[in-house]
Amino acid sequence: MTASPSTSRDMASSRIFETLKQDLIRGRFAAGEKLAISALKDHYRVGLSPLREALNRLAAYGLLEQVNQRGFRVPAMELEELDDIAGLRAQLECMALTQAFQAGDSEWESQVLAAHHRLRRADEHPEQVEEWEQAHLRFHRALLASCGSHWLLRFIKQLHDQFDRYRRLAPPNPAVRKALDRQHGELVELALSRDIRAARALLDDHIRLSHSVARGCCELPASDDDT
Amino acid sequence: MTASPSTSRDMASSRIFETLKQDLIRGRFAAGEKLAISALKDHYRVGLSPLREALNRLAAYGLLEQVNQRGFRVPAMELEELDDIAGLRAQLECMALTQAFQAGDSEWESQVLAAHHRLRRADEHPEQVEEWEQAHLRFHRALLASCGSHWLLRFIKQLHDQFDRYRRLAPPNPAVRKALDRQHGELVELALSRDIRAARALLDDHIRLSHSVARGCCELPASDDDT
DNA sequence: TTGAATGAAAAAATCGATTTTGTTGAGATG
DNA sequence: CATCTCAACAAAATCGATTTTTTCATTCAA
Repeated sequence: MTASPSTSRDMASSRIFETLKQDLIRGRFAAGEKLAISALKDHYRVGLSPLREALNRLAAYGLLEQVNQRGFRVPAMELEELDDIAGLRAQLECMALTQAFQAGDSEWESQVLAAHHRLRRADEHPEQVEEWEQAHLRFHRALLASCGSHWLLRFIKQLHDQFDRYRRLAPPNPAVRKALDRQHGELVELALSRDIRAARALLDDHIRLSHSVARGCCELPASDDDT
Repeated sequence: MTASPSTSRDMASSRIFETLKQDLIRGRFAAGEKLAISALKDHYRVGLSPLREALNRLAAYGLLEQVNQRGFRVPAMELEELDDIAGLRAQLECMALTQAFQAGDSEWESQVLAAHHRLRRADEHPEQVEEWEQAHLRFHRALLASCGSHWLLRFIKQLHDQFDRYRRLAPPNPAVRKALDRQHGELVELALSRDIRAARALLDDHIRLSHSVARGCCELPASDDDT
């Protein structure tokens, strides 16, 4: 929606990269599953070369694993790794939040407010899950955008994508969702008043809550089946 | 050397990935330079497909930039980005160091000592730069290895590679090198005595010193020439 | 009965050729 | 004289086919 309307159409390998990335995060493939390249080729209607380039990029990003001469597989999901991701995410995001509060100008405030507004709007249409997911990602990004560290934002994005892989396994929970949404609003207020200490505590809670929900769905982990 | 002798030879795309990665970190390409794919193909004696897969992985890793329909280019080097990389590196490594000290067992201590020994040995052969570079990377990795966070180590590695791109521009400076080497030894001692506070301060100094050296060579940045 | 050897079948990796897209410069146009 | 158009060219991206490697069912020997 904010994206420019017809900037320049991407090449096939970029399109298939984005599509596959979303499908991996949405959990359309089983954890540990081996990806049959020719099946992907048929399913997504792309050639081998763009597909393989996308798979290579996804492997470098950490959403796939590449085994020497035996193709690509979806990484296993382990409770231990979820804890790692969530813990690190909390630390890095709190770090970025502090810097964002210190460096944020009025333009940043505007973007945070705008992103929050879009998030609330997206909340009104529960059937459009992907719209909300995108708005949610963008809200968190807007909140930290002014931190001034390109690399920190990059890692946070990467961790968020990894985290979502786990979070998306959990069934929708209206009560939790409501609590998380209230926190979003409170984060906006704390951003405007530049209350770093309170905001850090709240963001940490926010991630901790998401973490515990995702954790509940990971308790009975799938076996290490292949194929 | 520690690597297994004949585990299983990698496929061409993995080999060209590692080779290109090293060449990028060593600064064999000019910052901002556009990579001519067919020239690379001839130079490294590989086919198009393995080469393109390697380029895609490097782009996802952040050592290359991919522009829509016009190939790959080496990222520009900017003082601002070096500051970002070094600052974040200091924060993340101090974070990992703390956790490593808390979780490290005697096996970790042994590995740190071993890595430090190899580093000192490599120091005796100033002509073999790459040996020392590898030993140096492994020492820092060993120091943080027991932190328990797979993702934190991953990001630190990535930042270290980025940092080295800048550091390698600087001409050798024996005095600085000596100071940095003394710090390595002190870090080992502090690791054995689990003095977290002193070690954090020292590691921060260590990175800050490297940073300022690299910074000196970045002052007069190259223009944005192409081709 | 077990376990190593074998050889088709399947899958991954790679290659060479084709298609698509971007770039450049000469000539036309205002 | 500046700008625009449009071939011809160069480079990137993609495709289809080939080569290499793994997998797995089967056979043969201990």
